Amino acid sequence: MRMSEGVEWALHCCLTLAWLEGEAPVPTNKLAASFEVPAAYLNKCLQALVRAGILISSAGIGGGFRLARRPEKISLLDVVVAIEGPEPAFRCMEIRQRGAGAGGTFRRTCSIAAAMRRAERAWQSELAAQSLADIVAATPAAAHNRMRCWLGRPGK
Amino acid sequence: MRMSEGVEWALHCCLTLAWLEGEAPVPTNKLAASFEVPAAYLNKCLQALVRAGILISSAGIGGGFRLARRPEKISLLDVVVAIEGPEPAFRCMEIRQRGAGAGGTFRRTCSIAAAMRRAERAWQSELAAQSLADIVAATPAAAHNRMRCWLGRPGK
DNA sequence: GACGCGGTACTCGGATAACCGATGTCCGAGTGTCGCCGG
DNA sequence: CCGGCGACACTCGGACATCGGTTATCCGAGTACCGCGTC
Repeated sequence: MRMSEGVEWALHCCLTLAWLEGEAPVPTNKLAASFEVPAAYLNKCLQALVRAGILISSAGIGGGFRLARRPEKISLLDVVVAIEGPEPAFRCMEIRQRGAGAGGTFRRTCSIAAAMRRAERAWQSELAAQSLADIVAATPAAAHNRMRCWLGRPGK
Repeated sequence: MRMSEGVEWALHCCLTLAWLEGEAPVPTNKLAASFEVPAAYLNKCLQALVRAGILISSAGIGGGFRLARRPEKISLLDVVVAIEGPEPAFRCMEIRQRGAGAGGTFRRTCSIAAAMRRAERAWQSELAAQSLADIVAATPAAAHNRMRCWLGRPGK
């Protein structure tokens, strides 16, 4: 099991945009250069965030991406689901009903699937409890300022 | 993010072996046929469980796999880790230290990575809390008997 | 009749292909800005 | 001097290659059982 690398990129981009809250949008090129990741593929990830309603994009000169709502209202789970999709990691194929179990009556859901689902819910709850604002608060101000300077934005 | 299909197979195989606890081992062919999955690939998964110390294999006629310890001592997490590997789903690449953050001093661990790690720990805790014996207890006896009959084992 | 031995059938185990999704790249559509031209 | 217009540069957005990993398969090594020959 491996989470897409785009999740890390998306989270860091959202963190950067949270620092610049309310200012002019940031284009893909700037974000990609600041993390040294391929711009075209990062753009693909940011598109997914737009479709999920987390970011707002604007075209043309001076365009780019900005947060669609305040950082307090964006949870880590929102970002992860936007990139990875809503489907659970464990997908019960109901192999218990094949072969030996064929024709049997299974009124209850598979106990194994239920346990896995329960674990995933715990994982989601933990991610949903953390908002982007919490991450901002936990990050030293020096990192904020360095990124602002690097993007050519004047300090507050 | 998608969990390997082998996890479901491995869990169901362990569940079957838990029903037959203390009896003769079951070969890959029987297990594969009972779930209608490719035998050769299932064997690969069972090998991983052997390496993890969950199953014990025996070669030759009448050989096969059996549990290495009592079902109470086997957690779902043990099985999942045996198949998926011990590495976490989210792997922090420290992209914050590249580009804009290059040369900076980051004494603390990345807040994003910490949050993701925390969520994964919650997931693992939930899986570790469920043992194979719990799954056995939650499964109707009819399924036990149907599988025993299908494998050609006399009822208890 | 009992023991030892060789052959056979069956099983695990690891090395080897095929397929699929994530990763990476490219080009077109759309938009805001700037400069130029006419009034 | 001021307003309108055209061209341009920049940005997003989706369509098209490439690569790694999971999925699937095969064949060799090892082992227990069975039958035969010998003592």
